[in-house]
Amino acid sequence: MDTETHRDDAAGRLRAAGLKVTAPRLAVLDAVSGHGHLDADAVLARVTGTLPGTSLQSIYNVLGALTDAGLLRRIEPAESPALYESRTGDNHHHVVCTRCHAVADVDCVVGEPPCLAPSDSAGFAIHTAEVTFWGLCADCQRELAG
Amino acid sequence: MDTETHRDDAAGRLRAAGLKVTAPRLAVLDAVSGHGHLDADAVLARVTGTLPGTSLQSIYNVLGALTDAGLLRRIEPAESPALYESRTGDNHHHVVCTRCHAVADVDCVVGEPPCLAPSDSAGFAIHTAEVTFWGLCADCQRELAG
DNA sequence: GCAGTTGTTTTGAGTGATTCAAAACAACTC
DNA sequence: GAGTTGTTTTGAATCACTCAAAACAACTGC
Repeated sequence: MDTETHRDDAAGRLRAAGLKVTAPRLAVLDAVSGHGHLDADAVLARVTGTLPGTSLQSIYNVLGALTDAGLLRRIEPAESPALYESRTGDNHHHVVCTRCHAVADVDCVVGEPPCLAPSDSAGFAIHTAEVTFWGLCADCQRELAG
Repeated sequence: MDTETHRDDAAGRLRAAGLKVTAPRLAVLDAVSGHGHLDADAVLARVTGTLPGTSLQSIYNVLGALTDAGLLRRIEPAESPALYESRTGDNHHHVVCTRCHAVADVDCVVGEPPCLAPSDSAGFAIHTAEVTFWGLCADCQRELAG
């Protein structure tokens, strides 16, 4: 294993994106990776564990930079603050719980292509289709049935 | 034409929804109807024309009440304040311009039903699918083409 | 028509999420 | 190891919206 070249780790991906490698960035990347959908406060809470003294403003700066660089994806469901996830590149969709606002990924819609093709695009040159499903998460279903 | 019964006008619809008929409500209903997608400020601007002295707070109250009553629909595209439209009942979708945030209706997606059926719903009991298309509106395409 | 009740609007203040700006600081370059 | 440039921090400000209490106006029943 080469020490410098063969790493698709966090530092390498930051460099590849033309960003300087800093402790807050590594910490944010680590905090978001594999932890679903986090808002800025939740990211700060996780980052504070490994890097105490980090400011919320820095979290916003870092999240913005990483999102612009394509290393994170930002979603903004109605009624929720912005959420960040590490799964980028595939344009997957989301299910949001109408009761507790939990969010889960939806791999893709059954009929895949149709969702990228509105019947009438009103003169818009469309490049993305974003699908948000709304429903009750498993926990809330159970609590309401209970 | 019966003066009281045969009207599906604004006052009648308010009463049918169990709401009192007030000047601000009629003005808001009128302001939103047939004027696309307006945020609270834009509604206030229109209402102020016919009903000067109306407060922004009242606009929020009214928009909330009318939305709860199903007389208006609220959408919240990422990066925009909440927008209100008068077209309710059909669950139509929207195209948003990534440059100027203009919004247009999209009657329905080509493959209709697939969009309501995610391949894996992560245990959620889904009741709505919301589709937002992102692209460049006609005006912005023209301006960028120069 | 008029008083009473209840829902609505106004006024004023407050909050949460996010952004702006300037100064202190730390990565990378040479 | 010094310089340059991009980052982070600190502190304040903004935007969209909500909360609460008091003033007010619609509908009800008489």
